[in-house]
Amino acid sequence: MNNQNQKKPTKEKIFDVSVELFAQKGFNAVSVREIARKVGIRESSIYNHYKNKEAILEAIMDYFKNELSQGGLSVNDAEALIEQGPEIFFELGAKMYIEQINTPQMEKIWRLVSIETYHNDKIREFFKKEILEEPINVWENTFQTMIEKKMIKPLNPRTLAYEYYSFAIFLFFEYFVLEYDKDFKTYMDLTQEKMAKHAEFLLAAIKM
Amino acid sequence: MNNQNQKKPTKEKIFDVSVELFAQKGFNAVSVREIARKVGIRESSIYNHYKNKEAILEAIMDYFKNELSQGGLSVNDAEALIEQGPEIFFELGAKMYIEQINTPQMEKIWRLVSIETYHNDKIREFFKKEILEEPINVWENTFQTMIEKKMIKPLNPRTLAYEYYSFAIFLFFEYFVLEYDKDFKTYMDLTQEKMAKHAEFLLAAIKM
DNA sequence: GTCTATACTTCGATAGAC
DNA sequence: GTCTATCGAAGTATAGAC
Repeated sequence: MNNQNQKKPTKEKIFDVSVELFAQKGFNAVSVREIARKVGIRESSIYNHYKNKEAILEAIMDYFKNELSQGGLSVNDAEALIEQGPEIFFELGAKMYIEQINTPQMEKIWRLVSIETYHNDKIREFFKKEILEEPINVWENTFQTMIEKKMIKPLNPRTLAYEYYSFAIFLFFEYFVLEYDKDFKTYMDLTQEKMAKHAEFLLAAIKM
Repeated sequence: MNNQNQKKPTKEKIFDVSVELFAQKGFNAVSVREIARKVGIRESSIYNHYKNKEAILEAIMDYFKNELSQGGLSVNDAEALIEQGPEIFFELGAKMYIEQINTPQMEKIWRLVSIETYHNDKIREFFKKEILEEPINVWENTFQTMIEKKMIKPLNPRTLAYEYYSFAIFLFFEYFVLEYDKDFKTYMDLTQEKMAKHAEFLLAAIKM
């Protein structure tokens, strides 16, 4: 059925199965026995590859952070893009948001992050810093630049950043926590549409 | 220290201690032994009052639902209030949101709901229906009425409902999941302020 | 209603043979 | 690197004496 799977190193198999199960049931609800069973080895063999269960989660988070840091826009790129006008910039913002969830693997890890954000200190701190605060700062700068270029009204740029970005967090929460069982493709299309409408609304309110 | 506590029936003590611990650590992370220890009885005695651990959670959720249904505005009240102008109505909306978290007990249960919304099917369905969908519908009707009364621009009322209300969900998530350790009073004040700013921004964008 | 005692299960993790 | 075997800890829940 999936002969690619047979050749994978055991460590990688453990990783993949863990992502799958953690995203589905949550970290605590998955036992080392269950992971081992699905990989096709005995539970004790897990410990030849990972120090303990927590270490598997850490490996997943390291992978996640690394993948996320690949994407994103440099400050210079952003500056240049703002010149093109706010409409294009928002379109791109939505696209970037979507692109960070662009593989089945990453989708599952996003889900895992969502449902373990409270229960795990490291995930929560990561979420606060990298998913909330850092993007808010970037958007604040962006709005500041737009104001300086007299593209939009001179409102508080931090307020604008929250007005724009909190909606993305809401959509994120709505899907990954409340509606995860729905079809992913459908969600992506809907999200893109909702985010576009939101940007359109916001822009109409602040454009000069 | 708290002599009121000594007289309380054991069932009530179990309830209170469970709320406290579940909100602090999450349902799964709390053992029946731990609840019993804190109440001052043996673990087996718990089962004289509640069928099992799950039944304690169900009792807490029943209490929560009942408390929430006490608040809220009747449709008639709302109609009358809209007449006073959108500013006053938004102010009231924010106050209602805050008032549903107005006791330490309710605050803890809100927290519990937040962190268990994924892990527990019943809580998730409750959240989806009562905390998200129902209020969105109410706000959609409210905006529809405002449009009919020519108080605001004739935009899509459902879009407006999401523009307004998703921010409340975001604030909710931000506090109860990401920032729970902060002082409650401070949070309440900050939230009220943020929600007011948001309403002000939205209103400026849609007022006729 | 609470106690002691205990049954039963599942968990994460380790030791040592192959 | 995988296996068998096993440990200790912790969990929910029940039975029966008081």
